[in-house]
Amino acid sequence: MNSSVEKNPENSVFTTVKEIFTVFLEENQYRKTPERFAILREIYNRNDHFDAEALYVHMKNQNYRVSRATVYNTLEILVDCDLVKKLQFGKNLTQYEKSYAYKQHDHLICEDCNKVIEFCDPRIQQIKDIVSEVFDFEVTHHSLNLYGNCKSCEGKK
Amino acid sequence: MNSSVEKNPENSVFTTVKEIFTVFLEENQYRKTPERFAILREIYNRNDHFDAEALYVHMKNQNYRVSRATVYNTLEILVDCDLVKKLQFGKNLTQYEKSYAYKQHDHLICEDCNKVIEFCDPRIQQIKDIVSEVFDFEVTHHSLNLYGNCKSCEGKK
DNA sequence: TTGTGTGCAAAAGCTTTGCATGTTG
DNA sequence: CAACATGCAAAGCTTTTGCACACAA
Repeated sequence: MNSSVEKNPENSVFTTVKEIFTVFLEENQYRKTPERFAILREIYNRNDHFDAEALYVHMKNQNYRVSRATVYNTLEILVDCDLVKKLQFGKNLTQYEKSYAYKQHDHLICEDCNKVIEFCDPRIQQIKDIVSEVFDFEVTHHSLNLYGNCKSCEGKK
Repeated sequence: MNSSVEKNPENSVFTTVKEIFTVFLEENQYRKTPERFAILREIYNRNDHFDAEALYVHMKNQNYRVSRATVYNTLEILVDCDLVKKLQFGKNLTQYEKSYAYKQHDHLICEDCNKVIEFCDPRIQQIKDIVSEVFDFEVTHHSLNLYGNCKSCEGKK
């Protein structure tokens, strides 16, 4: 048994994710470039949501040599292999979050203070099942956002 | 009883919608301009989804004198008064649909052929209720999109 | 070595803004 | 007639593309 796995669960997750990504790149005959793995690492060091520009700036600040083009390109690949989820909260800005080992959840968004709360409800799975059946559809993923006001924020924007 | 209402239900809906819009404009001290009503009429003549540019072009083709700025401005007001719903299907393009007298529904999107199917499921209301309660949130609206493949489209893009 | 991936900068696409003019209240 | 809405065009922001060079296979 590898004890480092137990002592450093965060790194363990990243190791697994890196393997998944490697296999995906190989299967699809994409090249395994250092930039792609650097971006993956950055994403898995983060929590919550980010947009492409924030990721780019954050990497620049750490003196990685990457371009926006590579960030966008890599995000798309990561979405394709389900290591990253693409989110749209009604603003004209695409946000992302890591998705491996991050439990299935949906989002509750306060339109006054922009706070985002994650929640789970098993009924969403039931909806997916019944809709798949009724419309002869294969549902691969979904996006459920609830919008409103958290009563605690006092309407501050 | 007004017989024109019975003979022309479409116009009847538009009349109601126009009244709702008028009241909303008055309450918020917006001006009642012909452009705003022309845009509302155009939207309620359409079915399904459209984006701001398509609406603008369609109005130009009918020789309405409107600008993109006015289209965007009016769409925002209409969203605020719940006569129009704003949709985001994961592409970087905001879409809209009329929402008055258009039953509550969510969307099932085929990622191969881009077909969009509307569906209803009462469990979404249960989810909203329980989430509101648990997080002390007032949920005003939601967006549920299911993505996948309709088995009939044979993967044509 | 060969062709894909990259960085950079320019371009593209959607949306917003500034300004002068027009129109509502 | 005063303030707000409009048209037009320019600017703004996010995302994509073109091109020459770098580098993984």
